[in-house]
Amino acid sequence: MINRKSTKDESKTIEKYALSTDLLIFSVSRGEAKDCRSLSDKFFSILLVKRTKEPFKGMWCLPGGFVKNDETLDMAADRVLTKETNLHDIYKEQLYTFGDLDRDPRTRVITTAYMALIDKEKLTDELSLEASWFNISLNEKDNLININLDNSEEQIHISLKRIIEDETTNKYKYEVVQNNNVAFDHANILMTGLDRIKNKVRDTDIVFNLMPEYFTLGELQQIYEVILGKKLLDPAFRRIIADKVIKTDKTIKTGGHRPSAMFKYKRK
Amino acid sequence: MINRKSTKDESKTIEKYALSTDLLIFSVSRGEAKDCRSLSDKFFSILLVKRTKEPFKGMWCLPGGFVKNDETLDMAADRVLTKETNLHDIYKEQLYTFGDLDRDPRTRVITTAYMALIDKEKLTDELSLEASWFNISLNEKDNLININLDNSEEQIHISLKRIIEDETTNKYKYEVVQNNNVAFDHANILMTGLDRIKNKVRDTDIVFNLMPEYFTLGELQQIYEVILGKKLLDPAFRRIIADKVIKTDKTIKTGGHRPSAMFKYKRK
DNA sequence: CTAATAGTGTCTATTAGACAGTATGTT
DNA sequence: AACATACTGTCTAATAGACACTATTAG
Repeated sequence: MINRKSTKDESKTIEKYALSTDLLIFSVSRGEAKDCRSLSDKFFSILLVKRTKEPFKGMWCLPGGFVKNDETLDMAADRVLTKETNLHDIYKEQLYTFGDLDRDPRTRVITTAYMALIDKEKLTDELSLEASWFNISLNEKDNLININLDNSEEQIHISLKRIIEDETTNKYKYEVVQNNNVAFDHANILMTGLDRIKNKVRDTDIVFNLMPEYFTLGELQQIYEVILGKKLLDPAFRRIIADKVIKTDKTIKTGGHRPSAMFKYKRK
Repeated sequence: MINRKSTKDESKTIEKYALSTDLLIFSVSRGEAKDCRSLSDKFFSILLVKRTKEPFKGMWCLPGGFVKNDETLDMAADRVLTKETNLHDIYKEQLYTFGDLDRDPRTRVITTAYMALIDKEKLTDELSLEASWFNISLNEKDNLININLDNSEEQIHISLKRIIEDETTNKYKYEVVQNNNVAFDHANILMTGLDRIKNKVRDTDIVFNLMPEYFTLGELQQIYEVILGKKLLDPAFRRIIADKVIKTDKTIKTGGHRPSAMFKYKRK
């Protein structure tokens, strides 16, 4: 017999901790078109905030905030999301809770990270002064992940090693190899989110949260490609999404080529 | 311009909260064989603990405990897991963090739930007095979920309504319709875990954490069937798991039929 | 004409589902 | 022989990958 005590030992005084929520706010940025005939490049992008105080002053971090005592975690995440974007009814999901001992050098802070996806065209208000969109480019080779973040003024480079935690499932953790400009453990949180969305893109309709109401299949395919990090074949792509979209009457002429039909997301 | 303030307002005093971890410890129980020729029925089962104190005194809950100030969340989960099972190196994964305002009637407690899978045959020590394995039977029709938990002395019945939170992904929440014997929001946590494992069974090797070192394909198939809640066709099942297992020399005679080969999990 | 993207047809390879059948033990 | 499970062969249906082709616009 191993232990006869009650599972939760409620006799001792209970330690209390600061709780925060940090948000991975993802979107898609349109780059420059090479010439008038080309489609613009697309980038998967994330909203980061420049820290104005120590610790990590001047470095970039995820938008976040402490959980208030009249708020659920979801409500706290929504508050931060609305504060940063001034948008409501945005897709978000809880990502993971990070509770390492020294993730904040001041005091112990446990953070529940959320991931949100927005259509950047819905943004009407300017960003706050310290916030900025960074284009993400990601490549991985032999479990070494390189992330480049670019907001056209600054370039951040992060290297992470993917460490397999369990062989039966695809459970990883990440070891930061190089990171000079992302505060706290937020590089780790970012990578957790990038893996999550990559998996969800394959077997859910999550990408449509990044799309405007009307879009072309070419644009949609670009988003899939930029998140999955590989080219897709047109016929295969169109087969797969055929029953997820509705063709509309609208067409769009984007350059020196056949105009394309605009589609809408077909909700179930 | 929406808000120029720093994202984390660090000037105010920060609220602090009690943090706990609750564990879904899953395993497989062997039921009675109908006759000497049949294989024993298998049940997917979970370890619950009877509460000895108010609130919810006498009701069943998940094993859990408060996070200590020198522990990460993972460490706290491991501590609870070892306390309940006396086992080490058990598969576990973080499930979700529940932070509703009134989930504990005493004071606000945020809990990070973990899910662990064990091979019950590895258990050598007796359970603690208040702990007991409950066989799970689950059925769902028209988004109404019925869960029956049975430890051969008590039967617990839970009904939950599955509420679709988002159409693009398969994101649900659950509304408890009926629950007379599971404490706190643990019925909700249980259902979150059941959905998680069902999804993981399809596209990972997670089930092997429930298996002993040597097993027959019939037994393995039973586990898949009991978790997925449906019968599988033999040839299709064997095709899918063919490259996940290694055939060994061992065979086993379990009754009035052809003896079956024993297999091992083939790690990648 | 060319360049660029839009969009389709079709062949093939792979995978999933279904069912029938054989194998080998106990009672 | 009857039964229960172990295990295999094979047909078919559905899906994924690959490539070739046509369509339509601007310049």
